[in-house]
Amino acid sequence: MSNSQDQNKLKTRRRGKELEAAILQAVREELKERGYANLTMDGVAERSGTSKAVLYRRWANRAEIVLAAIRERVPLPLEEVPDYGNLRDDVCGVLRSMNQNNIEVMMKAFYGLVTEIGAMPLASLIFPEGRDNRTMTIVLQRAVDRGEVSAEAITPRMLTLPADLARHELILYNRPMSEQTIAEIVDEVYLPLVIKR
Amino acid sequence: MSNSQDQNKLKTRRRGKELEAAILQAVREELKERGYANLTMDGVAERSGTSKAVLYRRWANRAEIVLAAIRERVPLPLEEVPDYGNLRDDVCGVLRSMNQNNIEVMMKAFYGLVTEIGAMPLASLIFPEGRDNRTMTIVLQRAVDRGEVSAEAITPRMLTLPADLARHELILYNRPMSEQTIAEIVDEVYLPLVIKR
DNA sequence: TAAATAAGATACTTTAAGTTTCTTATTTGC
DNA sequence: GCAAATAAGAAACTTAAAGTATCTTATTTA
Repeated sequence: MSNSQDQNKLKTRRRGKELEAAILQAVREELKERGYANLTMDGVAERSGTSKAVLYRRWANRAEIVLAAIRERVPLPLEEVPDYGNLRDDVCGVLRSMNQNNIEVMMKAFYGLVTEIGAMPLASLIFPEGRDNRTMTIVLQRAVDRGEVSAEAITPRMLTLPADLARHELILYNRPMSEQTIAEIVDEVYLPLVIKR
Repeated sequence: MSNSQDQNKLKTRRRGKELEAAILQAVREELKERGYANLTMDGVAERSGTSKAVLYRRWANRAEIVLAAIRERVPLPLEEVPDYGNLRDDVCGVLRSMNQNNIEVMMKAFYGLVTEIGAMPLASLIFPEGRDNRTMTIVLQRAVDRGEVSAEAITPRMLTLPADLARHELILYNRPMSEQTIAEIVDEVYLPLVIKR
């Protein structure tokens, strides 16, 4: 099944970063298949073809290993932000991209992590190095250049508003947003606030 | 310490609803002191002066008993919604009331519950019987009567928007909102969308 | 007041976290 | 190329807590 298993009895003993990467990959697979509550250290050890001792040499406990497995993936690629030629479609595109990815899986893991690492607020898990407004800055700057939006309209709140509402929706309902919801956020809330009139 | 303990060796054996209420109270106290991850059935049994068998006769597992303990409190009192004479202050009041209560404790419990009751989205825990828009309906209707808002402005999204943003804030940062945040939500986002002009 | 019911105590099983110890493969430094 | 150091892997162990089962005893109800 998982190629992380096959590699193992046949090949040589893995070490260092290679081994670590295989383990964290196994954590993500277990997370996806079984969810945080049913993820076991024995399961991770077996899937990654190693032993629990190896896991505990690197991470202090279950929460830490899951945190590491998620963090490795979090540095969201800030790939080219597509330009649809108008603010409305650009923002809809940003929200649609939030539907993608493994947001459901991630959210489930986050819940478990917040429970076990009591002190840590969700924000520091979702945004390990502070909130990233770069995408929306690009999108809004384009809109200013096109004359759709006036520069003064770009406030911190306006950089995060659509994504905040989308995230709220994803967290609450734990499923991708409908096109109708996306349209509602953009047309009924966001555009009336930022579009020049 | 907890008076749920004292009542017990001295007094008669409790039964039915009285016993149940004492148990759920003990769950809430454990939740507050130890958090969901460290709440144990033995701990609850001891604190409520009963035994685990009694707990398992009523609830199937840990998640169920915590859910019951929280639900008992959730039916938020729809007490008189205070009328400050203008929409801005009314909405600020609603958001401030969300800062109150045991939202932090509740949120922590919700995280744990979502993790264990995998299928259940947060929304069905926070709003067991659907979202309650009554408070905002009252507040907005008043604003219409005052002439601050036109009736067409009252859409479903406008009933939930300020609370959605506030909840997002509470979930993400797990601490009460600052007055500045409340003002930002109301003045920069909400009022410009609904106030007649 | 006897029978039925539910509370409370206690011991048990099982699962999984986390630890310890030992063996063996791989690397590194000479 | 070889010896010493290092890290991987296997397996047995301890502990904590969930959940179960059994028994005794208080309280209710008919």
